[in-house]
Amino acid sequence: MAAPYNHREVEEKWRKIWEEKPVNVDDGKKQKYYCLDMFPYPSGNGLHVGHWRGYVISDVWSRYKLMQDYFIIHPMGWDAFGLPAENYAIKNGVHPAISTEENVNNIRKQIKQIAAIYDWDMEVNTTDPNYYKWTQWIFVQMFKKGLAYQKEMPINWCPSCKTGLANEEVVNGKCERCGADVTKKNLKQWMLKITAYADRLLSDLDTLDWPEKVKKMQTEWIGKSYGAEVDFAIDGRKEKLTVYTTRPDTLYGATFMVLAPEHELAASLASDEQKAAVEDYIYQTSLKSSVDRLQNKEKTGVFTGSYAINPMNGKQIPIWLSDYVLADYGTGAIMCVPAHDDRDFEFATKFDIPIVQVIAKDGKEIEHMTEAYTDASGTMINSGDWNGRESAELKLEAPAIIEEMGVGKKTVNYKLRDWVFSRQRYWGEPIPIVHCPDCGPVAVPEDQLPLTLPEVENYEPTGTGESPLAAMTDWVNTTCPCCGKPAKRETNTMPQWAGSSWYFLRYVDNKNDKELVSKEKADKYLPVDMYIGGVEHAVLHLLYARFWTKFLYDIGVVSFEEPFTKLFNQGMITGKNGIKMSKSKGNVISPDDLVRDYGCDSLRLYELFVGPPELDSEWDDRGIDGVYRFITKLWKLVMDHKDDGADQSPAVVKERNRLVYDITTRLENFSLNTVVSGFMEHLNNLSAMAKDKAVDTETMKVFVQLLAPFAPHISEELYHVLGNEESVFAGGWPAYDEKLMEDDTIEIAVQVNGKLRATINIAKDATKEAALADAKEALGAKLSGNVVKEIYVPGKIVNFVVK
RNA sequence: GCACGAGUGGCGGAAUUGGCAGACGCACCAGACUCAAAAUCUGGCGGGGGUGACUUCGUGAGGGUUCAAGUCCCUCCUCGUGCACCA
Repeated sequence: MAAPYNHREVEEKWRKIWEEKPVNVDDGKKQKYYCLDMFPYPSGNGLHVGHWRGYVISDVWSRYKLMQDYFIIHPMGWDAFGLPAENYAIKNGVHPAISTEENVNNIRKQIKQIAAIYDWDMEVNTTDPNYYKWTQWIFVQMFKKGLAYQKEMPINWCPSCKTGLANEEVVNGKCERCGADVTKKNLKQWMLKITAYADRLLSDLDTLDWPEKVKKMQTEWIGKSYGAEVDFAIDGRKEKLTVYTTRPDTLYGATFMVLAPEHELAASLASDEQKAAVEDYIYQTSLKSSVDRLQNKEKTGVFTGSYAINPMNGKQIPIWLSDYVLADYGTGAIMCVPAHDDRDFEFATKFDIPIVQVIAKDGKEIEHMTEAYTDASGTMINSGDWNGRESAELKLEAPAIIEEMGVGKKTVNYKLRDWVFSRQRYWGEPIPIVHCPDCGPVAVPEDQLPLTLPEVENYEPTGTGESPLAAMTDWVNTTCPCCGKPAKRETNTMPQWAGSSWYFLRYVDNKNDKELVSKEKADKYLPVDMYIGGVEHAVLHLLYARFWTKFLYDIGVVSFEEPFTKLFNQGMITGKNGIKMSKSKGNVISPDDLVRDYGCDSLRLYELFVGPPELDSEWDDRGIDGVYRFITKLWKLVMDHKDDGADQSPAVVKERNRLVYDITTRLENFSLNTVVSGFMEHLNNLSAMAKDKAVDTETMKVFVQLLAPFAPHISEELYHVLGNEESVFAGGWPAYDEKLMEDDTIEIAVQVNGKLRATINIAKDATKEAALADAKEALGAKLSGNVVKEIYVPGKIVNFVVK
């Protein structure tokens, strides 16, 4: 009897050997494959089994590609700027740099337990001045190109984090980070002009091998729409009102207009009678938080007392103010066609404004309209020259007609807003700008980067809209790099997303102090072939990283426009009842004990076995016994096996071929949970065969090779036990023969009226006559009554329909 | 409100895309080994009926298409995710 399986011994042994002699080596000839994990925030809580799963998935995929003879770029790093470290500093008085370093060391140790083939020479940390030097450098390039600019406007403000937020960071009116209700605050902010890239960010989605869900979310976030701007004259005034509409075909049905209360003409349009009401409405709206405005969908509004002229029919239409019109989309003013828009219908009904139908429904005018007819198909009515035309086609032509009439133009609009880029917090990259009273904002010269984050006594956010850095007068007061006169540093810092928008570039050249990445290395190793991480970054990180990459492409740093060719979103591992693992819920499961008790290989397999990798799974510790049994069973089979002389009978060859086929196709389909069950199934088969005679060495070798990406230690050990000298990862990926997959005879089901009554073994290409004869024989007396139909689908089924 | 997912044994989940529902595993039950337990091995394991070969019902609910439906179509329920007055 061979020694029982001792996971600690085997795993430690190979870990040492792999460290001395890495299995993933760039010989200059191999093709590269870049498999990237979304790098973690080094939290003080450490890793739980959910983080582990993502890293196991990416490592399995990397090792599979390694065995297919690619050179693998598989790096790991730290997204280490951000609020938790700063909050920890506020509470405990420990500098964020210190707590961050501790956390990084701790998590690195935990990640190393996964035994992934990470190249730790490539490690990056966004808080390292040698790293954020280049984050600042990119900002400076954007500033030079006019893509980073300052603007004073009401921005999203989190009263709990005491900082401004980007649109992407506001989820249902709440702060993405802490969940507090977001308010508006008027602040002068640094903005990045992501809208200049809206079209490219949209159209290039087509080139990506990403989950449709994520592409759709980005498409909707960018929110491109086609329509027209239309000018409405204001009765008795010089100014005109311009609106944006996607339905210029309904122009004749516009019976009123609504302006956002923030519109620049809102107050001045008020007639003497309406003045008090208008001013009150504008004031009341300004008090509302964005959550209030979102939640209360009951329409409110006030009539200004002024009228506009519908340019199509010259009719006077009243101008109203209402907070359902958004100030920062389109022109902040809309034409209202209550007959064909739900919101306008609701408003018109409430305030008793006329409703004019301009598109016929089922060829007729509706007698009593109870809801808007929003279908864009039908014949135009009540529309002057346009009567009788098809609305769908007119919708496309109308912008040109309006343009010809000189009352508007064709336009597109986006929901995407520019990126509010400054944060009134300490623990982030300082924005490398000096404000000079004479020269205005001036970039810190590139040879003076990095502009390091100074140490402060007090990290506490001020809440005034100023960063804690503002109190550091020594640091703030400087001279203008342009004219040399006294000037002040920008005291806001960059958002957490800055460092993560380009880190994948830095890995491959992380020690370069001349460039953020050399052209040579970027061309050789990038872009990322496979990117693995949670879906929570679908619009935030993934949109920002695409934007920055496109910018770096434009200024010639990289020669590709999209950073991540393929994306895989792994599901979340939750605690019992689908509750997200968190320290406060007390349901966090640490991988450390499981690794100790069952070994890395078992945990790796179990992480995959819990469920489909793309779906959320509830964690249940008990199941890991199953994969542990599988591993010890395999160990015993290989250790006890004595090859009785290379039995290569067709049955043996076929089983082996089937094994390779099953595992390879399931792996290619990313069906990693069924890969594991496939291994179990085949091991059960082999164990059953082993009772009669020894399993042949070749089959065992192939089994172990296939298992290697999933359970690397035991596979490597058994591969050597089976007499191989080199590493299992150098031995290539086993091939299968498609032709051998087809059996000459197969078992098919025999049904009567669709119910299973027998099975028969039959030649796979048997004729109908032969199949039916066999089937009848198998059924015997069970086939009684009047057979009205006989169905035979070769290779599938025989079915008799009986009356 | 709109859009997209999902719903299968006690549990996690399979099902080559319309062709033998429940692979694989957990838990559980019985047996072997043991003084005993653990570990291991063997067998069983959706519900009802039958000593039995068998039989019947069964994939959230109801209806439909088909020789055949977990899979396709219609209506509805539940859960999840995204968007949420974007004109």
